[in-house]
Amino acid sequence: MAAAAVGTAEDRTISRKIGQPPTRTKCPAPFLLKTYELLEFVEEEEENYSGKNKVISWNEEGTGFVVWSPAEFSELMLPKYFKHNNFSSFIRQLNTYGFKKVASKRWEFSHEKFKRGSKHLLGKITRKKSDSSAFPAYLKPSDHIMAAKEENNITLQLLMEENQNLRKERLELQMQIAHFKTLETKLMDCLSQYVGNQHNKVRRLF
Amino acid sequence: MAAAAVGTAEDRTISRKIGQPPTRTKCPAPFLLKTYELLEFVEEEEENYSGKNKVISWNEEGTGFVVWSPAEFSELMLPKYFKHNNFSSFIRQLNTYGFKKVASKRWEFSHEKFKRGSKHLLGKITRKKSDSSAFPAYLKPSDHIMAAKEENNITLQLLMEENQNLRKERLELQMQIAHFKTLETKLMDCLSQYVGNQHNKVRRLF
DNA sequence: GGGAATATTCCC
DNA sequence: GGGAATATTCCC
Repeated sequence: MAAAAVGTAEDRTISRKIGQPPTRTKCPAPFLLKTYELLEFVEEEEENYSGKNKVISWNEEGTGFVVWSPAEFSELMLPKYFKHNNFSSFIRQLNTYGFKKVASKRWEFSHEKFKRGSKHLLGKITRKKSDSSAFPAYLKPSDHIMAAKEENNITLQLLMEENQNLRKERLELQMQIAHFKTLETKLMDCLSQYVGNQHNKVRRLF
Repeated sequence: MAAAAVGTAEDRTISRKIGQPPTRTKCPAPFLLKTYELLEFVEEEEENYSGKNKVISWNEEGTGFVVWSPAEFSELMLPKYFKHNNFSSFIRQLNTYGFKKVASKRWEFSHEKFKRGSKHLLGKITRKKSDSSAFPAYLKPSDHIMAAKEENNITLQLLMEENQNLRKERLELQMQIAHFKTLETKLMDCLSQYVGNQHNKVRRLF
C-alpha cells in the first residue's frame, strides 16, 4: 500500500530546514519539489512512450504545466507523490503557493518561479500568508486589536509630546523666576540705599 | 495503493460538521472515531483468531488501550485507517486530543472520555487549544506581546502621572511668577518715590 | 479561490 | 509532550 507515498514523504527529512532567512535560496517546499519532479519524470518517460496520450506535461514554452487528464492524473500519479488522490487537494496546494490557472478550457497552471529547467527557483516560492501561520482572522492588521494598539500608540505619542512641551515650559518658567529673583535682590539692594542701609528692613515693607 | 486509507478518509464526509455548539453531542473528530473503530475491529477479530499475539487492544477494564506491538501496529494497521504508517504521528494525535500514557513499560493510553462501550462520549473529546485554532504562540497571554502591552500600559500610566505633576508644577511656577510681578511693580513704585516720580526712569536702572 | 479545521511531519 | 510548519479536507 502506501509504500510510494510514504517513501516520498520521508524524503522531506533529508534537508528541509525551518527558519532560514527567506531571502537566501532555501530548500523548496515538499509540495513544489514533488510537483516539479513529477513533471521531470513524465518528460523523461515521454521519450519512451511517445504514442500514449499525455496525462500531465509542461506547456510549450515551459512557463507552466497542463493536466491533460485530471482523472488519470488523480488516480495514477497523485498517490505516488502525495498522501491522497484528490484533484481538488492538488489544486488547493497550487493556490496556496500562488499558482494561477492560465487557461479557461484546460487545466493549465503557471507561477512566475515555476518553469521548466529552473528548479533552483523553487526555493523562492513561498506559501501565501494566512494559512494559519499568520494571524487568525480576528487579529489581522486593520482589525480592532490593531486599531486599539494604534490608538494606544497615538495616545502614547501625544502624551510624550505634551510632556516634552511641559518640561520646556517649566524650564522657561524657572528661568523667568531666576530672573525675578535677581531683579528682586537688585531692587531690594537699591531700595535699601534709600530707606536705610538694612536690606531686611526694606524686605519687611513688602 | 492508498485505497483503504482513502476509503476511510472519505467517510469523514458522511456527517462531520463544523461549528456546532461544543456543548451538544457532536460528530467526533475523525481521528477519535477511527481509533475507536480500530479497537472495535480487533476486539471482534480476536474471537476468531484467539491464538495470535495481540497487536492492540482495550485494557482489562476498558478504560484505555494498549499497543502491544508498535511495529506491527504501525506497519499493518495505521495505513488502513490513516494516511501514514508512523507510530509517532499516531502518538502526536493522541496527545493533541489529551490522551495520557498511563504505563511506563508499555504503550498504554487513556482518556477520560475514551472507554470501551462508550462510543457516544467521543463527541465530547476536544482538541487541545493552541493547535492553530487558538492564538499563535507569540500572541498568547503572558507572552511577550502581553508583556509589551502591559509595558505599554505602564508607560502610559507613568507618562500620565508625570504629565499631571508637570501641570501642577507649572501652575505653581506661574503663581510664583505672578507674585514676583506684583512684587516687582510694588518695588518699582516704591523706588520711584525715592528716585523721582517716574516709574520708567527707575525701570531703566535694572 | 481561499478561510479554516483537522492531519501529518518535523523539531525542540 | 507539545509548538509550529506543511498537507489534506471541508466548506463558503
